[in-house]
Amino acid sequence: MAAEGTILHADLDAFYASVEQRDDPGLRGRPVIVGGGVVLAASYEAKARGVRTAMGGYLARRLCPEAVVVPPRMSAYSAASKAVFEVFRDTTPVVEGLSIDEAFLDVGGLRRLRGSPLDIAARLRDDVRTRVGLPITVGVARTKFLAKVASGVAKPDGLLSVPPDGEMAFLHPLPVERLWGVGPVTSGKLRARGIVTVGHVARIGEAALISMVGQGAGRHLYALAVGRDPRPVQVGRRRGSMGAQHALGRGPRTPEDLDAVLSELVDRVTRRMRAASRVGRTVVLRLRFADFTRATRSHTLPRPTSHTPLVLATARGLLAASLPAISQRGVTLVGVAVGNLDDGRTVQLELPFDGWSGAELDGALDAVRDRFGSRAVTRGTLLGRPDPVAVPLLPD
DNA sequence: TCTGGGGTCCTAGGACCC
DNA sequence: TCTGGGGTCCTAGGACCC
Repeated sequence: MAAEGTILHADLDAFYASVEQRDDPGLRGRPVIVGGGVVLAASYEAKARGVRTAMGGYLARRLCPEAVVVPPRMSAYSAASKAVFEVFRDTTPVVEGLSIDEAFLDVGGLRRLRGSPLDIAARLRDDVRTRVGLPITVGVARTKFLAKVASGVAKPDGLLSVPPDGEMAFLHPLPVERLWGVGPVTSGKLRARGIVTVGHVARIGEAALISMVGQGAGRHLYALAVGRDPRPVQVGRRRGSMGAQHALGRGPRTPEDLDAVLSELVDRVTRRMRAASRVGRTVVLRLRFADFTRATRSHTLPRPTSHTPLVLATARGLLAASLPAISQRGVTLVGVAVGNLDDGRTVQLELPFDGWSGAELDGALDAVRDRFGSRAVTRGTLLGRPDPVAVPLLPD
């Protein structure tokens, strides 16, 4: 008997719409669209009528006139997400969140305690249903990619395990768009050459693929198509940038209008950064023009910050440099992001600590305390990790 | 399909350093 | 004099994901 996969991909179904149906029984069984201008989420009843995420609201209402359109309630979704992630972490400590509504879980090593991965997955679905009241689909497989494809195939409200000896039979008949990283552009390139299924991608070989889509994408797609995906489920990944953006619609915008939008965006971003105690060094201005082409301008500061006036001054400089392009081409979206994000209370150390004794480690951390003036450097995160190491400085 | 808001990763050239 | 090679950081753009 082949060893069973131990990676779960758990994905809430039509997340925003399901929260609305949970909270308003009158919406259950009916087509629900969340969001007015564009569709942020559609219930499966609406999807059955052709409504899709990111579709214009006008078209969505034409496809499904009897749909109930509700405005988004982000705080409700965020609370529901927190509750679901609690269920995830009660299932296994090895949880990697991908977005507000999906995560990878590694349940290897839990067999004795909690049963087979398939049993654990079934129980997870029950737990989310009873504790949070939402439907969730779970895919089980040996790799992240296969688990994700499995959940995609099993949606909605499903459970599917791909056995290791059945991976190719499962994967190869699927359309190339199922490959993670194949969007409209790559799909077009592949289909133009008659490559329609994942099996074709595997058969054509890595070299031919690289000549079509470039080295990085070619290697990546080939590896996925033959079932190779060694990426582990990673706990505690933090985001690398935070941003906010605002679509403007058409019509002329004065520089004063744009500056007001910019201030508002910078304020939102820096508030969120401070709330999360993050600081960043790279300020990015994102623009979209009337013809929907995009441009970015960025500037990297010498030191990380979350200080509103400093980020705003930097963003204003970038905007001023873009004013000629804006007046020429018209602007339909302004965005601000801060990247190169760092933990506000973290010092990056490079410690070749292999073979260090506990006393030597403590001595090194004492030196950090002296230099940075914190009385509460922890050494917990140092143990068992390769360098470089992020040492969190707890508040004094 | 006349298009929101929040992200990630990769590529490529130039600056700069050794 | 006119030339190596490697590494890192910064900027900009592009593709993709939910």
